[in-house]
Amino acid sequence: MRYSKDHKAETRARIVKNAAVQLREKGAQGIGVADLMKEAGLTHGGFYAHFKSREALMIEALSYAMDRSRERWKDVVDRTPADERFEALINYYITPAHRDNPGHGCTMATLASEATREGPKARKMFLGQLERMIDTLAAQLPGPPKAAREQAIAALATMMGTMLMSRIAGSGEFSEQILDIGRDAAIAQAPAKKTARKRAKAT
Amino acid sequence: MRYSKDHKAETRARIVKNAAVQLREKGAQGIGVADLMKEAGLTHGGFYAHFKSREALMIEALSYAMDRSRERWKDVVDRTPADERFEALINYYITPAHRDNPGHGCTMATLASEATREGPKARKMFLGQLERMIDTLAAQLPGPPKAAREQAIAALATMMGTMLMSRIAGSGEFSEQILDIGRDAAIAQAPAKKTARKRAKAT
DNA sequence: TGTACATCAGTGAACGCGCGTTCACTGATGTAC
DNA sequence: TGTACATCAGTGAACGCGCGTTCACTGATGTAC
Repeated sequence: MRYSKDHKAETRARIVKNAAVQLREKGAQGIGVADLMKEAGLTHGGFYAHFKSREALMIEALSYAMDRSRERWKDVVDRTPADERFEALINYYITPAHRDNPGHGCTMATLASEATREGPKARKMFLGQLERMIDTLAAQLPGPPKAAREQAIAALATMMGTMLMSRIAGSGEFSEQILDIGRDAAIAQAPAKKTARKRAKAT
Repeated sequence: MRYSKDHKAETRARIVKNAAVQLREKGAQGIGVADLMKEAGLTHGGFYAHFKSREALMIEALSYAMDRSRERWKDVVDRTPADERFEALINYYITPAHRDNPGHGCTMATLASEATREGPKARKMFLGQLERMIDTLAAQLPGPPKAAREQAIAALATMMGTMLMSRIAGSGEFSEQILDIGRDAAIAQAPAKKTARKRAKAT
């Protein structure tokens, strides 16, 4: 080894990590190889010593981005009591900060529509990640797995649609309203609990 | 006039109409000026006799696409009894055909995330169209306008998120399941009616 | 410990290609007489 | 009615630019002795 044992691996990881932010921020086709390398403090020529093609980096970077997002979901889960986890994830997802910061936010909401136009590799990767998101969300819901999964799918659709709409709306009052409404609607996908359950018993 | 009175206007309309399909199908940046002109049976050189720039056509074509979509929503409304209109619009929106045919489908679901990265003109256009979609959907709901509007926003978010997710899922069983779940969840945004209302009275 | 050598991560010029845009030109059509 | 002319929608070559990719080279570092 010429350089420290994993010097090259570190550089590669840095490129991926930076690309994960930039690609979400500027779009899957919105930033070039040269600028992605500059973000990592390198020149463009070295790119192909690390990746087979721009597309290969794109898939790896977005995959990385979604893996990290799911890790953060698990952090939220870990610090939240079991019966509040589903709601906590939705509250973590639907925020003005998330809306304003796609570079560190949900890749699915930001790039899924573009992914449907990319090659089959990207498409499959997104599909796999979507299934994992559903599983993670469903795991926070009580009741039979099938019902939990259905509620998770409905909530996720509402969450992503809410993010999409709020981003179109920008950052004014209307956008905040969309977030508030979408949050409530997503949470309402879960079977009513606590107060609602108490009420049910009372009836 | 050299040619028939509105020959040029017809050509222009043809370019816009074809672009409206192609841009939704291939993405806002996914098709070039030369190919857009070829779709209209012309060569690329004449483009600038009709439009100031590619971006100008893009905005006009996507605006046109959304206007037409809203017209079709109104067709659905016109042929549906008042108390079934909200549900009818959702059933019209969430279908496998819509999922498989973005070129003739909802521009907001297909291109909104890209629109957030376009210039301020495109962004404002999308925002205006989003408000009109909300108004149209809200107008089909009973009850006070404010509540109707909130239900419309929640339903729209669910509808768009469902379309997004089902497109990632492709066209298999999983994708159909997403459509079915999303459809039910969107419809459930409206105040319960008929059977549900009867049950409420019975309680 | 010091020196010559080998390695290879990274550099930057260059290539080919596609795209948005420009522009001189064409030729079909309407108008003037 | 027929002919010369004017118009202008559309043509296609050309330009400039940016981008993905290639490649010969560099120079910092580790290894051999």
